[in-house]
Amino acid sequence: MMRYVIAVAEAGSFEAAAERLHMTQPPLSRQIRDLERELGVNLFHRRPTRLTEAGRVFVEAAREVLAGAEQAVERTRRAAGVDHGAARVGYTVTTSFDEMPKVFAAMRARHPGIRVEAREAWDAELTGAAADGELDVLLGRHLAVPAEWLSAVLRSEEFVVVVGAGHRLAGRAGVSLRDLRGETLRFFPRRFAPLYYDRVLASLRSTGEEFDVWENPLPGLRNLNVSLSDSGYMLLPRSLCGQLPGGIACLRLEDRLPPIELRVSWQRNPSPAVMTLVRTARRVARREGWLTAAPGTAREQP
Amino acid sequence: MMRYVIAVAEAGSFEAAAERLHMTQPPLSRQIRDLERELGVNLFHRRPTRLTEAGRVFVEAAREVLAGAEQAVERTRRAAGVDHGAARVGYTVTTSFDEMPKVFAAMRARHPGIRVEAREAWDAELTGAAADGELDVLLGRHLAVPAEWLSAVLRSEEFVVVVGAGHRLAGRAGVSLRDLRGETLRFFPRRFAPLYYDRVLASLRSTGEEFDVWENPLPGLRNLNVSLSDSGYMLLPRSLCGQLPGGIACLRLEDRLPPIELRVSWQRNPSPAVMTLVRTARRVARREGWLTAAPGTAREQP
DNA sequence: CGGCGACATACCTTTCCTGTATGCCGGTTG
DNA sequence: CAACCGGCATACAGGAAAGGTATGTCGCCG
Repeated sequence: MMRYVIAVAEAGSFEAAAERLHMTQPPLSRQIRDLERELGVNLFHRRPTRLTEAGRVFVEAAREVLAGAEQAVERTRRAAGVDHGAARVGYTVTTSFDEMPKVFAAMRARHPGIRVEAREAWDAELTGAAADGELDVLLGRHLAVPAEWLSAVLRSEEFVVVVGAGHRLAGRAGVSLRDLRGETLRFFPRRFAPLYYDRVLASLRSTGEEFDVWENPLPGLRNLNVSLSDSGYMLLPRSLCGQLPGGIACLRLEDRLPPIELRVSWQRNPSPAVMTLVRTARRVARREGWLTAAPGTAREQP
Repeated sequence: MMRYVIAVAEAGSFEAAAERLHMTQPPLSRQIRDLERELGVNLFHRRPTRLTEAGRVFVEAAREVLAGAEQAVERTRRAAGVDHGAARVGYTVTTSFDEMPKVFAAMRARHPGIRVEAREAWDAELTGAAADGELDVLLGRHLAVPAEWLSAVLRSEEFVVVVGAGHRLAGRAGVSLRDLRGETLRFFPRRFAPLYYDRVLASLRSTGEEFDVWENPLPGLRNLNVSLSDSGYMLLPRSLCGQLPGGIACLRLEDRLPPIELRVSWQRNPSPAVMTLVRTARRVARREGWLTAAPGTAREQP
């Protein structure tokens, strides 16, 4: 509630604030209107949107309240002595640009006493390390987590088609798989992430199309422009679009493939530090609006 | 949320806290459990219920946060300059023990700058004063408010049967109208509150019973023990039970009569002070748990 | 005066909260 | 020591509140 007012005040408009809050404009307008009715005070002038004098007072006070609420949580955790210890987390390479930096930042900000040992690797290595008891938390897409671990969805997103700038379809906004018939699907070698690989291919083939796969021997997003010049394409989760180098185009996929889920998994009977890392990751996911779709299927702990 | 923790801490048990919060125990337990999971910290020991060390820290911090939120509202209203002016309220005599004192107290506490001019009277007089433009707000049960006024339910409650201590049924917990067949229903003279009078009699007669009404020439709750010795009975809204003198018994009515509603009504285009009084009354109603049943029917402004 | 951008309104869907019913555990008592 | 009882936890269902989608309306600007 108070967050909403602050967001509108900072963004300067209802629309911009709604986007920042990962919601749409109408419910935001409604919430502000209800609050104004409850207070009996107009907080904003409309058209153009601008704070009233009373609105300025409210925003200032609201900032203090929210900061106080944050501090309440922090002080409580400190009193409980749970902000100590270490958590060993392993994550797939494709989360190292967007998701993991945000999770690490949140951990440093809210739980500076917890030591986070991070290990970036491809799925196969992560799976082995977890099985050997070297990791407490895993982050990845379709990882083979040890049998009785728990897990929860962090992000659910669509696939996009990635082509080089010289590709004949590079100017299009969206493509369907039929448009790509006959072209080569570039993929990293299956052994790096077998379950993910199989999952993508299976859902592609479920459309009835056939696919010619060419396994790129040198995986890595940085040198995509080498392998993707004017022919061939890749399929990637949408969130990776922002991390691609220049000379690469992201095209919306018009076919309705099932969304690809990024999950966090953790061992049973975790230490407080481990659960804090898991909770922080999920909190970041909510804050960033990564969970527009419905939650997952099995072995959830909500 | 923070209110819940504070309530449990102060009440010393989940059950007692739930009652104080006008809710039941299971959802309260659930909310606290969820918060404890979110924090990763146990706030209470169970069996017996007692604050943990971290819980004490949280309660202290939460009190500050809630106080800050209150202050935010207050400061905003002061900046808007809406806590001035006057509101003229008229209310039925039966609300002068429980409801109105709480509303007045809330107004003094939160809006000391607003001058509240109060007028206690029977319905007929209130109706006339409102029609003559002498009142801005009305509080009563089935008042004849001016045509285009708005209104909202403040309280919805059952009727109880009131008998003297010497009555043959005085020891019973509940009675039905059939048990009272042949006895005299005591009522104040109809002219004091015609709509309320008719409403009660109509819903009584809708049960199929017949009623012998004796209009007590001297209305007033204080001298009930005079008119109710060992025979005869009255029907009153349940909330009045607490205000009756000694020597009087309140019996639950087993027949399912429609609940009787206490409403607040106000003129259109009210001044800020008037709307503040209305909002405060409704806030008190929510806080006190007067609205367990569903809201009313027509001419509502939610 | 017509088009556009931005907030308001209407309506529907979904989620979360609360109530009811019931289970379970610990403490107490005969 | 066993069985009862008081009090918190769990399961399930109904309903209010929050969010999404579609569309209206108002200023502003050309």
